[in-house]
Amino acid sequence: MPKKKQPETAGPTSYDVASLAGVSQSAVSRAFSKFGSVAPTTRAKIMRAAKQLGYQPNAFARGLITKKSNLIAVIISNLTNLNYPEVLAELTQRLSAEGNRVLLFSLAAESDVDDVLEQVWPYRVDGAIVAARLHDDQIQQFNDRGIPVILYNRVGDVAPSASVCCDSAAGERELVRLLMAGGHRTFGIIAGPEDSYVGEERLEAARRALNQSGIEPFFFRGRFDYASGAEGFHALMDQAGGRLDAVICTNDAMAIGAIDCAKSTYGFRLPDDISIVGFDGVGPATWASYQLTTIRQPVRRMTAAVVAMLLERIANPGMAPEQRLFGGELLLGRSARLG
Amino acid sequence: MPKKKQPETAGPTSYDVASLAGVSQSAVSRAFSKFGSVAPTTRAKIMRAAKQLGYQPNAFARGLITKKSNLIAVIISNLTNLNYPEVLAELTQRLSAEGNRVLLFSLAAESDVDDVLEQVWPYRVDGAIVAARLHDDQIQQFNDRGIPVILYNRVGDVAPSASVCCDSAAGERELVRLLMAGGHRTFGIIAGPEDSYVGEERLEAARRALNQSGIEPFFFRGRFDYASGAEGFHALMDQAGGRLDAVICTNDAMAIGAIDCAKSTYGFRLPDDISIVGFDGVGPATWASYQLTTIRQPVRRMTAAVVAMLLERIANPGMAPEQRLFGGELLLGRSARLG
DNA sequence: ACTAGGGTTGCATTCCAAGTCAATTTACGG
DNA sequence: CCGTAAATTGACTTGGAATGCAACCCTAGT
Repeated sequence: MPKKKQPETAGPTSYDVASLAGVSQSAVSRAFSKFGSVAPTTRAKIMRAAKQLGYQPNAFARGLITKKSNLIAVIISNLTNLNYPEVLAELTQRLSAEGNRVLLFSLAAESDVDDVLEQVWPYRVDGAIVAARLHDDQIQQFNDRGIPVILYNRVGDVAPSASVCCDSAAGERELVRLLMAGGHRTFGIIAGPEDSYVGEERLEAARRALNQSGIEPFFFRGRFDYASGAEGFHALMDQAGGRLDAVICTNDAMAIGAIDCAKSTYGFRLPDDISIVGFDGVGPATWASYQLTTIRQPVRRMTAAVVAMLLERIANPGMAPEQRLFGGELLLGRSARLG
Repeated sequence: MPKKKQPETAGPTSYDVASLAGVSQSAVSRAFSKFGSVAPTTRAKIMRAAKQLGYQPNAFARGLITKKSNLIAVIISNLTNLNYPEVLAELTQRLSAEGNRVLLFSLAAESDVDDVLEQVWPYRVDGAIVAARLHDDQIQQFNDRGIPVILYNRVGDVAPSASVCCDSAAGERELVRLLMAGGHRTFGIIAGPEDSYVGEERLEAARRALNQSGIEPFFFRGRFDYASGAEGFHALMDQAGGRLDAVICTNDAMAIGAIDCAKSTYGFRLPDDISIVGFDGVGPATWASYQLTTIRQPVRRMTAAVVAMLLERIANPGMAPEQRLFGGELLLGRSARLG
């Protein structure tokens, strides 16, 4: 296939529109920018010509000179987390409504963050939303470049960064309190992978709440997925010699796996034989087969907050980092006997 | 807040690197482009200077002159479809591995497509992957601009376009055949919304297969979600006066809703009292509470094909549209009694 | 009629990296 | 040590839109 030198795909430029409309290129530029001063009649002429040619301003040329890309990097670790699709859909739509576009990065492994950042820089994004583990030096790279970042459901390791989180600790404390009130005394915890921020936070909160009541729970480390929930339930039952009152799972996917295991393998009925609780409030939690008792993250409010905070920080670069913590809503299912 | 005129956020440019390394800007450019001819020692000097300054080539300036953005638009109608998160994760990672970035667009309503397209054009994307309903004139707009598009799980209304699909018809035919062999004679179908391409395709295929055996199924139109699956099951039971052998749902989410309804409301046991099948092979299909019999879309192979086709078409703009149809894999659960 | 003032408009320049082309250096055979 | 081909290098131009500035228009006040 011979390589053409012709500007084959060269779309119409502002000059093309200008000459068709009989004005200068500057006029076209002003007609397409929000605050340009153009006479209404001129603008109309320009718009007509633009439509005729199918002209749309080139975002690259524009970004080059204005130093604004209208791009927001969204970095998410594992999209298969049942909670993220909803988050992502909300984010894209909200950002879109504000005139921003989403540049999506999804990590296969947490360790890929550095590679991803290298991919982010060339696009001069106006801001970033990160739902993946960032080290302080990685956050610092954003700061150095003057790119506002909002962490979603995590906070910086050391230095404070802007973030929006669901209050894991409060949620777990409430669950423990209610389970205790329901008379449970022997507990198991199925935790997420160690490299998950929320996972560890929930684990710590649950464990501490139990310890304060003098309870040392049995423990299993899962992977935040269905299969490891089931594995975990088996493992905890083994550890407890079959005497287990309640299982706290640090997310819903594992809780659902645990419920299925409890029902199908052990023939348990919930909440009579055992109580199982989760965290997140994902769609399947309310399905009739599970009716999970869990803490629902206020996804809509959280995403709205992320977008608002980010745009605010983009507008005012100097702002001090703000951290917003949203309380979760108790979802009363039938998977647990509470007090 | 006083507006600064200073180039506050101005990152280092190739000129900065050039002067620090004691070479010309061209040299820096060549050092960063794949086929530039630079002496190894010069390249090393440049890279050292670049690292010191934290320099990354500006994708906008590069795109402006090369007319390649390395951006791929991914347009998805509703991310909350249980099937799409996996698709999206696969797509981003595969595209990323090939040096492309994903510009994500998610539609709140199908009718928003035109708005979204307006948002796409300025970024001069190299290609697009569309899992949303596109009209022929919308596809034509991509063609006019010389932007390759691949449709995911749908084909063009009239004009042929490149596409990657899972074979709905074959899948539904197989399900019907197996259900018939299992002795079922009274059927219900729970379909998706009318504006879903795959939904209608599956519906037609299932209906035709049944008609060919002289069966006229009861029918309910759902919305592809859990709730409408349950509603549908109720409705079909009403229509059939309680005598229903099998229910075909055009996706898994509705099948799961139907199963829960059958179990909890009617006290049915599957597959003894009734058979329910779905389509997609999403994660929850294999959960112990459902063990859905369904057709699993080969998501990995399909996404790999999409990416390969798209990159191929970007490299060779003239290619005739190709359509690839992937057979689904029968997932034998326990929600249906088959022959 | 004359001028001040505001609103429009065009010219020329700017943003940054890549490609062109000619100049320069290097490598190597004779 | 020279000639020539090959490799390397830099000055300059390009791409498309935004913007400072100066020139211009028109209106309204006197």
